[in-house]
Amino acid sequence: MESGDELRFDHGDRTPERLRGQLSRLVGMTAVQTRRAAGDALRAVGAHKDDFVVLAALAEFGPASQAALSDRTRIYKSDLVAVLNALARGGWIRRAPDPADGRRNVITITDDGERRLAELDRVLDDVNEHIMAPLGRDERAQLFALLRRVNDHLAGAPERA
Amino acid sequence: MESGDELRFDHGDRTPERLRGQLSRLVGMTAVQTRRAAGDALRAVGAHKDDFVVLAALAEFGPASQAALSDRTRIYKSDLVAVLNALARGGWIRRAPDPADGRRNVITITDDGERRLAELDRVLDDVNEHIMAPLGRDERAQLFALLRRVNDHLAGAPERA
DNA sequence: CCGCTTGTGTTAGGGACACTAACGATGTAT
DNA sequence: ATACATCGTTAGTGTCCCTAACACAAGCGG
Repeated sequence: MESGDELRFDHGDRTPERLRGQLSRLVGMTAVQTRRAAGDALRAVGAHKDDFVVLAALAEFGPASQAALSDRTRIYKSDLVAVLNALARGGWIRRAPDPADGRRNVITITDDGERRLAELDRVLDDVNEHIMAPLGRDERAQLFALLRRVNDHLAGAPERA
Repeated sequence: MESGDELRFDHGDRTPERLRGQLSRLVGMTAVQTRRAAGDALRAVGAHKDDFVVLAALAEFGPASQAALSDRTRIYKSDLVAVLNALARGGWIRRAPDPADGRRNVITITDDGERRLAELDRVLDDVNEHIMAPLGRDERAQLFALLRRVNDHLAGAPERA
């Protein structure tokens, strides 16, 4: 089955020394791997990464305008259009004009959408389990914490607790 | 200067709970951040990420064919062409046909190339320092180790020591 | 020597993702 | 009323990662 060996960070004596110090490279290659793992699993059930993100936001915060959704999911409002089209086609959301504001649409998750979300949640749980398989409970928490500190810092965090 | 706040993994109460458990999302967003940090710094000196990678491989392993370079840098041979063109234009490498094998080119780093590599190395050292600024010495090592284990695992590692 | 297969460099292109620009329609403020 | 801001939408940019096809050269089996 010889897999994505291309994305292995370290190939031992074949890997230039200087590259091993580049966190950017390591995290970049790992990102592609994890993205692919999640993407493949979701594609197997006919879903896309953003489907899960949008459904999760709707389930947790209730009906929302597309602008609000974009804000909560970091999906650009321009890209959101296609995602919502697909979700509506599947019957997982309803998109109706906001009677209170003619500019907005109100996006609502349907019962089928809740079920879909549960399904995708299961799929992604498996993916996460697979990704972090080699790590123990505390190590997973450590990895999350370390990455989040780097992420916060690069996002321009003024050292918030 | 309000920066790339879009790429912050956690926006507190505005972030759906389910998304916080997705390592794929966290590592993906952080990858974009670090890639951008490195890319910006390199662009400021007229360089590209792959320039550094290729020069490093040449400096550490000596002259090589493009196929060998592709193997060592995980840059696809198709993409390598443009990188080498740019490096040759800058006078940082020489590209000559291999007298022993009419199919191959022999890529050699020049003295200017060595200097260029040293420059890019300095630039990237600063970037890495900036990226990992919030982490202590041991934490940086931990982050590297954890990510490498995930990376190795996803690359299809058969539990190699 | 002659095909056959393999390796090499090159060109072209696809697909995913993050991101920007512009625009018509609609609200809001002055 | 006039100016400005917001919303959904369409279109397009740039960057990675990756595949396909091809001409050419090398090696190998007959």
